[in-house]
Amino acid sequence: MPKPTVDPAADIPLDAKLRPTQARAQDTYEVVLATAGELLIESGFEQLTTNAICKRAGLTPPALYRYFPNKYAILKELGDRLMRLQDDAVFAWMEAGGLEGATASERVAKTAALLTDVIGMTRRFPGGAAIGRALRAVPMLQQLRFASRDMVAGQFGEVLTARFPSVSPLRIRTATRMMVELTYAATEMAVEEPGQDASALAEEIGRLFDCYFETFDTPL
Amino acid sequence: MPKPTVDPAADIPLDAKLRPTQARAQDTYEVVLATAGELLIESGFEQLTTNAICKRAGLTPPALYRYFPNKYAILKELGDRLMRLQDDAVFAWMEAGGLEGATASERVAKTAALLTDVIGMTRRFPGGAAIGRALRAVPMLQQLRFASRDMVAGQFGEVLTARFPSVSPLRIRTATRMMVELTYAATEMAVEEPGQDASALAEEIGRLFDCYFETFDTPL
DNA sequence: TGTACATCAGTGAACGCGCGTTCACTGATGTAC
DNA sequence: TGTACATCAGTGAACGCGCGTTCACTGATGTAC
Repeated sequence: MPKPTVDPAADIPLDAKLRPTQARAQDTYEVVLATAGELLIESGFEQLTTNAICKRAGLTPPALYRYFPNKYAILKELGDRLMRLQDDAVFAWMEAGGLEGATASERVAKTAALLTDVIGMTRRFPGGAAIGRALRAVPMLQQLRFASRDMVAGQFGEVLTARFPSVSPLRIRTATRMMVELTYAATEMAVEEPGQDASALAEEIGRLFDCYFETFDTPL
Repeated sequence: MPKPTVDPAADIPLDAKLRPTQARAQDTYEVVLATAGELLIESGFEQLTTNAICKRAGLTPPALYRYFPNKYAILKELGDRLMRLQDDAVFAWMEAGGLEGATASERVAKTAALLTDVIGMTRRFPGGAAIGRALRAVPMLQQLRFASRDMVAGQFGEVLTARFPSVSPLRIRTATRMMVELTYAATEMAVEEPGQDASALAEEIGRLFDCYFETFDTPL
């Protein structure tokens, strides 16, 4: 019988210890994050160590520890930034009436544009692919991912509830989370294989969204 | 400018060194895997170490190293087994005419049953959730995941090509991989949140599949 | 059927390395009068 | 406007720990005659 799952690191603080006040300190803070991104690109998050970051960045470890209590705090800050970027794109899409559109192809194009946008910004974000993986793999960071997903899904849910008032809240909830996870999955698929053309994928996702939400009009 | 992504561990062997021949050795091999699964449940794959496995399993390290060249080989074997299980379920579904069905609700139910099945077997597989995460996060194991995905997608593609001969190979390819990734994502979502009822999710995925493949009939 | 030998399986004990992290300190910047 | 002091920022050097892994060995199992 397996023991109950416990998070052995539940009490590890992730937030920055000190906010940098002076300009020099701000630079240090940023160079730590930028260097971590570089190292993530080169060798993935398992190889990411505080010592390696310091060496590459030309810092000594206590400088890093002045701002970050541990290496997860660095990943968390990177993850926060990446997800805020993605979330903002989704919110903008929703505000611009993401699901509205006279014709199917218009709606599909809008959704495809959103996904292309998200894929592009994730690709450009240094270490984006590895950060995405770390957000899934590290239990401590998973909460971050879930929080972002549930927030986006919640907003999305409000839009859907307004548009399809007869659909049950459970279905709305399941559907929105699924859509967000699907968006993550598609983004990761595109980002993990950089040679891949993202637009064909984005177009298919657009079709998928569109036909799926049509089923909301005709309750089974 | 980022250096080209290199896999720093490209030459690390992952296959078992020696296949156990005697019964006692077979037991050792299995107990290593079972213990690794236990530890994955308890503390995730970052905390998984060869020493911890040995201690828990009542073995000494050289006994483990007799069969596994490193800890990734253990994860690989676990991943292989989990994915073979999942793949077989999908193949069985395809052979039973997964997409066929007289009515929409019949088709939806079939797909939902597949997903429920896959979710159930992943939940029952010791450490299944953590193995899934590791397969995403560790570059070395990602290849395994991609190989499985592309194989399933390939098979699925043959079914679709036979059924929708007018659809372009690129679209088939994009669509099948997307569907497989979506299945992974849905499975992981269900497995990560054990309190969750999987059936509502499975049903929505069923609807999603069904309405999506209907668009193949009416090329845009 | 018993013995001698070869092979398989596992042990005890330790190794070097690099990890995350910290201590005591120096230098840089900001501020009050 | 200059000086004295407080605070902020970063350094040099090292720590203990546990990781993956290996060496030299003993014990268990299988096999040939």
